[in-house]
Amino acid sequence: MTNNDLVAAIEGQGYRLTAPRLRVLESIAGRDTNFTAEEVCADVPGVGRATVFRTLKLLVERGLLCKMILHDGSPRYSFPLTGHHHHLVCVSCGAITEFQESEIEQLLSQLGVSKAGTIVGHRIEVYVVCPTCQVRYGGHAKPELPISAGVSS
Amino acid sequence: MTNNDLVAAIEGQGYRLTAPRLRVLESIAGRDTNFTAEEVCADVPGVGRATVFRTLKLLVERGLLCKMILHDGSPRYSFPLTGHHHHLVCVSCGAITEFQESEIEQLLSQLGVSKAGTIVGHRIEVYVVCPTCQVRYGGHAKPELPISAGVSS
DNA sequence: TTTTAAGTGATACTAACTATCAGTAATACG
DNA sequence: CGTATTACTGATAGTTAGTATCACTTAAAA
Ligand SMILES: [Zn+2]
Ligand SMILES: [Zn+2]
Ligand SMILES: [Zn+2]
Ligand SMILES: [Zn+2]
Repeated sequence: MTNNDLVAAIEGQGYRLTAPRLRVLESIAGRDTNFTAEEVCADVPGVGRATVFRTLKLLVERGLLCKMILHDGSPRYSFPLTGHHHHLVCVSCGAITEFQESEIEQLLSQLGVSKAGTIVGHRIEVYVVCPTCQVRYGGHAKPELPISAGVSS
Repeated sequence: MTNNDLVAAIEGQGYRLTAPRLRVLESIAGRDTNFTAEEVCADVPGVGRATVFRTLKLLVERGLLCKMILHDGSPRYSFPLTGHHHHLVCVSCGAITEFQESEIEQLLSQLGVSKAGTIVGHRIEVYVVCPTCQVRYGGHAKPELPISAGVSS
């Protein structure tokens, strides 16, 4: 995601392109790995924490930034490459791959219809040990990986 | 989930059924709505916060308790009714319905095979407005429901 | 140019934990 | 049975990822 893309998405949408916001956009533009809000904060000294969080939230709401949840529950931000998608996240190094599965989307969309109500959203994260990390650990996932109920394989 | 079920799952597994643990188990046994760790803490005065969290974590790891993530990212605990499953969570009242979709599980399990690595787990939450809340809001979901990228409908 | 609305940053606060650690309780061993 | 070992506990402090408040500043609109 380039700085221009980000700027364009903010401008002319009723949002103001202020100096602090621009600092945040410049900090994150072009990042190709996931990052935390704290990392952004550290990278824009002088810009308030609240503004960093507000800006990230704005981008997530506008669909310009993804917020995903790692296996241990901690959040990470990354730029989307495609439209509606979900993430394969490496539990070891945090590397992200996007995936799109229209069949899954189909199946999910049918779930709520009868009994459960009206679907307003969903969250899917798939946790993996990426090829790089598999090599690093001699072809095995680390044995102590916590796989708990509801987040099971 | 009855107290006996919980006690049985702790006993004889190398874990000790201590008085503080029993207090926690008694507090949560029989609950039929989701709850927070703080609610449990408040219900077992004298038992340390750490012990409450440790006990909940133990139960989650042992598969006796589900930990799900609400639409806003906050965690809730609830008892599982079935085996491997996921949740339909009402964004308005928090009511939970479980679902099992072997087709989705199938599709997910095939995702990692080629490029992404080895799947070690997944997380799926579906956010709904439940029938009760739909009635309460005159047949509409509240318009201000936040539906963000990656958690989209 | 006022007026209004949006945005800012400092500060404080919250939720949901985790780490540390001295002390206690349960179990195992001889 | 006593002692050793290990599990567990609660107090305290610290962490992460934020949100709430609010006086102040900017930017846009009238
Ligand atoms: Zn990796
Ligand atoms: Zn989807
Ligand atoms: Zn509801
Ligand atoms: Zn599943």
